Amino acid sequence: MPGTNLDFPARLRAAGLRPTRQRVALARLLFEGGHRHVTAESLHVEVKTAQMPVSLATVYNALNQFRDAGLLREVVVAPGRSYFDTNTGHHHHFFVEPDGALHDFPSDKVTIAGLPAPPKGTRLSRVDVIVRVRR
Amino acid sequence: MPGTNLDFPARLRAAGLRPTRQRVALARLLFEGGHRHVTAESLHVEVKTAQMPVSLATVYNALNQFRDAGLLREVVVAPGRSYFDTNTGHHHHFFVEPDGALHDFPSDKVTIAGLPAPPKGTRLSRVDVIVRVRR
DNA sequence: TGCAGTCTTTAGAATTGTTCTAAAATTCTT
DNA sequence: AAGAATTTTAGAACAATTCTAAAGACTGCA
Ligand SMILES: [Mn+2]
Ligand SMILES: [Mn+2]
Ligand SMILES: [Zn+2]
Ligand SMILES: [Zn+2]
Repeated sequence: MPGTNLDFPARLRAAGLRPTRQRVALARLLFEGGHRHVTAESLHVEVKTAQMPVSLATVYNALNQFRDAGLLREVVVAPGRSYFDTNTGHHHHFFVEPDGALHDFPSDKVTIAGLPAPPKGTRLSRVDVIVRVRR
Repeated sequence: MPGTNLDFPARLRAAGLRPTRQRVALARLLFEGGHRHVTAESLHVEVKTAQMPVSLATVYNALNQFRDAGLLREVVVAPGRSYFDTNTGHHHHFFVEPDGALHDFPSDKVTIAGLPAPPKGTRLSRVDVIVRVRR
């Protein structure tokens, strides 16, 4: 992660969030390695395993706040479960159907041509491409 | 709907489903007009309004069975709610963010080039393009 | 047409993922 | 360190969906 700020308290402050013990622990898990796709439940298990117990409500709060602050993006691929993505740049996803695994792929090689104009009175917000694959 | 079979009992039988009173009523609502996007809840309200009460559990059962039989396809656009689509042909969607409205657009004018190969050991299943727009 | 066998429907309970509540704990400012 | 504001937390509440098991409906075959 070249150019990534590893001073998590500072990054949280910059995002308008108090660098609490819990938020710093979660930010470390989320942002100090490569890009990740997590669910609230998977991150909660992880933070417990790392001997840093954080309540499930706090995990949900933090994920929603991080998303609202632009630190994460939410990816909707399966009904009834939200994935949060530490990669906030332009990219798309492979979704492996039975397991629920998500893989990034860069959007810069992908060209989408011929998209119709947005319905009247609306502005484009984002184009999501989900390539569903099965084993 | 040219070429569409309006004999719902026959269509259900062809799909391997007994043409019960409830399934026929739901199929009529779903398939006798143009293409539609429904949720279990919205279809349940509709069938109640049409004076043919069907339990919510049956609406869920029927939507899942119709999907498994290829009569419907499930579209995942928002966390925590499933949309079912009577258009099972190749097409993509506009999703209007605050209201949750879905609009089809044909995929034949849209070209997606440069998609990477599926991850090792997987086969392509479907490519979903969701164009998110806001007012 | 009558039955038996199988499948379906249903109400309500259960489950799952997520949000809310309000009291206790922490963080920030001075 | 004190006071004010924010955050955390356990548990309750909620929303969408699935499950349970008993009652009802459909079908094939007499
Ligand atoms: Mn959310
Ligand atoms: Mn389902
Ligand atoms: Zn991603
Ligand atoms: Zn559609």
